[in-house]
Amino acid sequence: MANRFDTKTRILDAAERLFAERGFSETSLRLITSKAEVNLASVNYHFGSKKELIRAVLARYLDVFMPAASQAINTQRKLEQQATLEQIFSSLVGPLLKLNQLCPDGTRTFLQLLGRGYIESQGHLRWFITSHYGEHLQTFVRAVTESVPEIPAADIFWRLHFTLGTVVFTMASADALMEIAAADFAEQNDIAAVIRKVIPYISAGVAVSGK
Amino acid sequence: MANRFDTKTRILDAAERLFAERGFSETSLRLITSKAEVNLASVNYHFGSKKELIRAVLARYLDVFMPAASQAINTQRKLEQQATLEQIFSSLVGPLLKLNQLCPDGTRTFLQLLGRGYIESQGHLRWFITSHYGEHLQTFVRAVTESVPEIPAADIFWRLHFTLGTVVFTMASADALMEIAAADFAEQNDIAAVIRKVIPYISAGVAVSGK
DNA sequence: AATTATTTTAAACGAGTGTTTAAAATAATC
DNA sequence: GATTATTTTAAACACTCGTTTAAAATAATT
Repeated sequence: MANRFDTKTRILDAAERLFAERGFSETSLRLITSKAEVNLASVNYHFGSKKELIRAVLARYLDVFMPAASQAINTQRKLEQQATLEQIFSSLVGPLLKLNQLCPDGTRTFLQLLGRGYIESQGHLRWFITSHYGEHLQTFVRAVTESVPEIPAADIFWRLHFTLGTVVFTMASADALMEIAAADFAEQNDIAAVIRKVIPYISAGVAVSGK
Repeated sequence: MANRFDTKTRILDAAERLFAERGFSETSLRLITSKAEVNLASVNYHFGSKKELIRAVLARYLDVFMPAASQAINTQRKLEQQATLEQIFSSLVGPLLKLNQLCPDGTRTFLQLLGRGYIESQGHLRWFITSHYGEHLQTFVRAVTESVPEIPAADIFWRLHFTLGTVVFTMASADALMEIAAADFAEQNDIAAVIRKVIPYISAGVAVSGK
């Protein structure tokens, strides 16, 4: 079971690539199964429905990323008595890039899926994540709060959601942006480069002192 | 013509609300025409196709916002020899809030449409905007560039797109966020208040010196 | 080897999509 | 007021969608 070439895995692999590229509702089961070279009905046989397939695709990444992320943050906290925001955000880079071992281009795929999910599911994904990975999320929020103790909790709430928007939107359109950057500025970026670009931006935004 | 109650306007009004709430591909012409209380075929009669209806919905806002925005920036530039980033972003608040006169909740609707369009249209909207409102965009980008001359053009490109993500994502989930803020922090916000919160965040992010 | 359980398959189902058509209704023009 | 032009309408078209079905093929168990 869980063979790299069995039907279930072939479906997940094809689905995650297409979902990330085109979005969930724009990707038909017929397209997925034709790319995966499996029968159309096998999706409903193995996953029950398209909605459950979407969840399975997301869970395969979240189950790896979320524990790794909170563990990285805790490790960071033990190294530095008082980690900076940039250090906290940077500690997520490792777990993110490790997803490339899960699938080729796993990091980009995961972040794009996250972006698409947040935008398409109108809060449904937010509920799924907080209810399934709430403890890991709290680890992160607590680390941020401690690193900028002068910022009121309400402002941190708002700014972390601004940050979520930044990351999610950027990743959903990362392909297009990298293409434009290559054409207009002769920049050759990959997803790791985009992540490095976004960290100073979000760190400065969350930490800014102005009201 | 252009009556508030004629078929064409009723279609646009219903469409923009549904597009902003649910996205373009998730909104059927049948849903639009039933909410607008017009016949299904009238969309194709007046607009030709769904794709052209989407463009018309966006254009109705862009035609108002874009000139107002670039004019506000030019006015700002004459007041201050060297405007700060925060001043530049703030000068967009007026034109944004003025959209509420166009339609109830016009500001949020516009920003949500913009976000949906950028993500769903695979770069099609970006082309549409730059080709139709390129001069106004350049006014804005030039003002930003001049206010942070030490930032390379490529970094400005990336950070302005981060900013776009921050704003459209925040506006898309503004209702839910304001509700949470009210419950958890006893904050009573409206859209204008959220915009005031986001300006220091994006200003700090765009201006940050760290590589 | 025979029987049972699991998986795969082709075909169809019913519902929903954007679009087109041609006739009916309304408005504008002479 | 008769004749155009414009707009509205109901119906159908051709297509795609997720899902279901029941038979065929494969695997596992006894």
